[in-house]
Amino acid sequence: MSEKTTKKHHDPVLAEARRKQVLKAAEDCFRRKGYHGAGMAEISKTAGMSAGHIYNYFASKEAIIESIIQQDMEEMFSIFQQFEDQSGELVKVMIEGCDHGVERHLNREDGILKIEMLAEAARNPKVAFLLQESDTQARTRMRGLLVGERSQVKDVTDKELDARINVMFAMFSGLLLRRTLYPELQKDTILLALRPVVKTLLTPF
Amino acid sequence: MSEKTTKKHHDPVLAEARRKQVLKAAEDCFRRKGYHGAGMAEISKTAGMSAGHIYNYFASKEAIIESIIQQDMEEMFSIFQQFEDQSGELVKVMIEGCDHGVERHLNREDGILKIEMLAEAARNPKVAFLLQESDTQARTRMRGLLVGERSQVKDVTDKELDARINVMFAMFSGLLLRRTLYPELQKDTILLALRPVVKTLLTPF
Amino acid sequence: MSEKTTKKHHDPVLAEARRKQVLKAAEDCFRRKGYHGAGMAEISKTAGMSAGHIYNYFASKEAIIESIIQQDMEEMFSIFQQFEDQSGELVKVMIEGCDHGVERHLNREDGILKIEMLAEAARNPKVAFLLQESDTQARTRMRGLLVGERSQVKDVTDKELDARINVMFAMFSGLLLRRTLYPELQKDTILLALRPVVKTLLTPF
Amino acid sequence: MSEKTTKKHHDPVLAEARRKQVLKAAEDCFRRKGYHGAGMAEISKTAGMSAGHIYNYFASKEAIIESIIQQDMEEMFSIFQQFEDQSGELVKVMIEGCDHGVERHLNREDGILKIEMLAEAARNPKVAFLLQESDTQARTRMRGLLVGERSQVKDVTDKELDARINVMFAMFSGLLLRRTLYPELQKDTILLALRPVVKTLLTPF
DNA sequence: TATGAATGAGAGTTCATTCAT
DNA sequence: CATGAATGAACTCTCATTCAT
Repeated sequence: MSEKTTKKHHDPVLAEARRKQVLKAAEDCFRRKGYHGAGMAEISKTAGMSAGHIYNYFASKEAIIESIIQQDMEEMFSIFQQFEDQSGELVKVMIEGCDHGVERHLNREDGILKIEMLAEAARNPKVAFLLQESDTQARTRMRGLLVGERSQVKDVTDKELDARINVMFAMFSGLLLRRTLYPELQKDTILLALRPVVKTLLTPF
Repeated sequence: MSEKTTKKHHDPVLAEARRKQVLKAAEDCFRRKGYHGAGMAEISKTAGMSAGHIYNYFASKEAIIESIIQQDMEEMFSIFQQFEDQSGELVKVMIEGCDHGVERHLNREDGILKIEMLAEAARNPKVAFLLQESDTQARTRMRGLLVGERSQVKDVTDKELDARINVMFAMFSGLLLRRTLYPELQKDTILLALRPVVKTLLTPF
Repeated sequence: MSEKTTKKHHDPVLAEARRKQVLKAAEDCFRRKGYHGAGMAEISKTAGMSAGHIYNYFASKEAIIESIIQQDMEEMFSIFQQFEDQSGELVKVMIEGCDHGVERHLNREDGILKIEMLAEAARNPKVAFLLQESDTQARTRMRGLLVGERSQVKDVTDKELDARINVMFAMFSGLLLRRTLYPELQKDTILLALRPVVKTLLTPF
Repeated sequence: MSEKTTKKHHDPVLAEARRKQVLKAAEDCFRRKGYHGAGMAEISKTAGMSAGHIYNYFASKEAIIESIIQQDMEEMFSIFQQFEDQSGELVKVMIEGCDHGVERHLNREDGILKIEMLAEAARNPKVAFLLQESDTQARTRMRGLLVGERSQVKDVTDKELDARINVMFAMFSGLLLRRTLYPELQKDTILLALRPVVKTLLTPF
């Protein structure tokens, strides 16, 4: 976790701002052109700084996408946090949460970015590791919710729990692909069938 | 629809055989290394012909993946055909079909190939068009099944039908990603929760 | 000795010719600009082929200088071979050989090339290894001559033998530097003092 | 002779101290990594000042190595001074001096630094000029010793004198290379053969 | 039909140097 | 005097594509 992460910067505030600048630009470019389609030249232009300068903040292009993945992970954590903080029966809370969930996952550009990460995982073991680690954490948090007091499925077997979690995750991440495959698809349409499915997954079969 | 698809070949039978050879080799390579990870040199070696010769059958590397997508579409059709040919209540038929469906979609290499196609769609409009066309056809076939005599949901509104189809497609295509994110995941685990969900999607809410 | 030495070439004769072409061009460029001063662009232009094509024959720029070193080694071997093949008292043979030896070592451009190799050895362990290996072989051959029947010092201790060899080698390789430091220096001038020294080194003290 | 050597500094004493600081740091770095291997960043860190600030004292990286060479020249002078100050027969004095001489010239890092300078001379005329000037001065001092009262060769021809000097210089500078080519070589081994050679060079043939 | 030698544009990256502060 | 953020040109190397044979 400390191989060559950062060189010391005199002004950490500026440094952090610049890192953000680069990450934002890279996200934009990767979304538009894909990881391989976007060159450092384009990223640097988008970020408003020279290509060489980016290397003062990131060791490589690879390090940039790794950073984006980690950022992604942190966003995901905050979403779970919200669920954990909310009171009330889990089924109810999550069905209400579907609205935000679908919105997030139907966003076409987020989908593209996620696909790029997954594609990169096929060749880059570190990217694969980060994505897997992120997924493991997400499953763990989800399991925490499902075995909590407020859950109706807190007594099912571990294997069934795993099944429920994986199907739910498959469904949501599958949504990321749908806008690419079917751009006209609307959020409220999806919700019509998605909510019953979520209910199925959160109550005993 | 035929801009530069084929040049005239002296022996059309041999030509078609060679095209197949290339497509198969390219599929293999893309699965193993991804679209950008696999070079023309590797593809040509796998196909057992020179790199230069491939350009007698395909205008570019892009044209190869476009062809693979079209081929993929045809495979998908044959799967729907099977469902359509089978008799019995749709719910039962499809729940039994889940087994094959999960197997197909959990395969890690198929997942990689599909992800590569989707990633390419972000920058190549023709790829996007082909994938969307393929998806549209798949949804049409699926709708045909759901409004047929054997279906329990043949009377729901068009919008709800669309919802059910999209959620089901999201779930299955989402499975393609799971092996990359969670390599230890087993088919029988998934089926535990997937079958109830499929049932939910094929019966009135 | 076989990591990535050569890819298979259809026409080994052409391939060897191209390799020679590149080596010759690289030698020229390194001599004129030094290893770091000469870019692949310049080398390729000098060789009369594209930069990219060079990589069909050499894995890297490093591999090129390594090849030059090995070539150098082989030249050196053939020189020792000449001494070994010649009959007569060793002192006499070698003092006569001084003429060629000085000529070879006073050549300014050869000196520059050798200096570049030595400079590179300071940062590149493989280069260092090759040069050391070459030197070891040279010392071994030299020792072979010095302990032969025709030698007047065949009975000195190993350590003294080593001393004699190293001083002789130091002197000759030192000549490589002199033309850079003193361009007007002439061969016949050097020989005036060099021959007595060689005689000293080949006869008992 | 002062084209861009120094800009005006407010405090010339401090300025000179800073220059020394940089030269010392650069020498260290060049010794360890070579001229091209050591970056301005590393030099500035070693010198304990910012990279930018170095440019207040030196016009370029080249200017630094030029300065180091000049400094080197001065060291060399002081060594000749020692010989000139010493009394006694020259042969005896110098043979005793061999000990120090070999020590100095067998040092691997000194060798690297000198090689870097020579390599740089191939592309930088100013460096070449400085080194040649330095060598000319050294030969002049040496000639002074050889034609002095204490010398046994004070009556030989100018040409022979030149020969003797050049062979001696070749031999010693050649020693600089030997540690790179044969790291195990020991000082006392070398001395075994070097002293007889020095004697040969300082006495009539 | 088939080859693979050859190209060349463009990739990611490094680093001496500049300059606003 | 001193900094280090920022630049940009040049570097080595890759690879889809072309073409003489």
